[in-house]
Amino acid sequence: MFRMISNRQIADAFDLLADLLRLKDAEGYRFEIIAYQRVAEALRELPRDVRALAAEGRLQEIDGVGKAIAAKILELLEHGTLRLLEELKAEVPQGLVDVLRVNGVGPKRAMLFYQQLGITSVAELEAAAREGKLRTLPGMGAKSEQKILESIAALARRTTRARADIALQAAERILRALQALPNVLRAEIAGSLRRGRATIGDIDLLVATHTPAPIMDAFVNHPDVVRVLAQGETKSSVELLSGLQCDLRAVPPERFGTALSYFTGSQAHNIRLRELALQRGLSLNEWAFTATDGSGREILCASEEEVYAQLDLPYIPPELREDRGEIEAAQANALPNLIEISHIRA
DNA sequence: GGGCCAATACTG
DNA sequence: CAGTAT
DNA sequence: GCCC
Repeated sequence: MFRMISNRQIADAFDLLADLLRLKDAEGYRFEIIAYQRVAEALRELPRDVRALAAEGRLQEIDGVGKAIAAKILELLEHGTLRLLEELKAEVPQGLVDVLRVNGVGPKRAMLFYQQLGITSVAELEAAAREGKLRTLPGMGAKSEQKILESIAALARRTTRARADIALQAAERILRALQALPNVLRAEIAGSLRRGRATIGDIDLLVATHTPAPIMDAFVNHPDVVRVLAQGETKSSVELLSGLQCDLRAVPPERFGTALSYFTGSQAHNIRLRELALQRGLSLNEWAFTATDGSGREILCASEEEVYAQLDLPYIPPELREDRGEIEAAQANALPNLIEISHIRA
């Protein structure tokens, strides 16, 4: 019947497709790229074998799968390859996909490096950077070149995502230091760590304060920090001893709810919330709800409960915020009860 | 057919 | 302003 | 690309 090919492998194929299109023409294929990435994500989360679903002719029941993508999945199941993918590989060197993983390198620069210097791999990129060749290119300078070298080094240090328990320890050390600072009204972990994911890519922290500058300063000078990736008034980014990246955002307390919601994600969950907001004539971002009627009227939320209430939803716990049906469940008032430690009897 | 989520920081 | 990242 |  179908080939032995896992959901994961099919997802990887769609991710590769998205990356190659990004290199070819990111803007022109903007929505196709998003569509392929969405499906890759959906396939990885899918609890069933895609082959079974395909055999039943129900591929289009998968979120984000329409006629064209269903056909591509079938093609993969039958032949193990995609014509479109093979054609793209012939146009764009596959090694450039790895180059895209380097911080500071997007599709424009990856293609620039390829066309001007013949770079088709991270190793070649590193060599060129060491020889000072990158800074000679338009839009590049010594600082960008240095950043690329450091990104490659960081990439080598940490190839896999961190286990949540490890990341949590690292996060709490920073969090305690922040909470001890004057004028820090609240400090919380956000991101995938707060959502309780098993592995996390980076640590997201959020503080409520009226005076962000000294807090950002203390953050980047924390003893666990080995490198400052960026420092600004409202957000900073560092690399910790563990090799983990840690981002800190500061917001005024009256906006803490929208900010915490925003930075807790997931991205897919956020997009759903913003769509709900738009349906109510409101635009939602990390700072506030803003009326779309041009009045500029803002609705501030100090707590997440207020954010969900504004959207006529019950509070959705972070662990459920993956756009895996929790919005619909909340609207039907049918959210599952999460098991908490306090509910478990010895 | 036409829309598809939003805003900010940094570098050159 | 363009490109990248978050 | 998908979806309304």
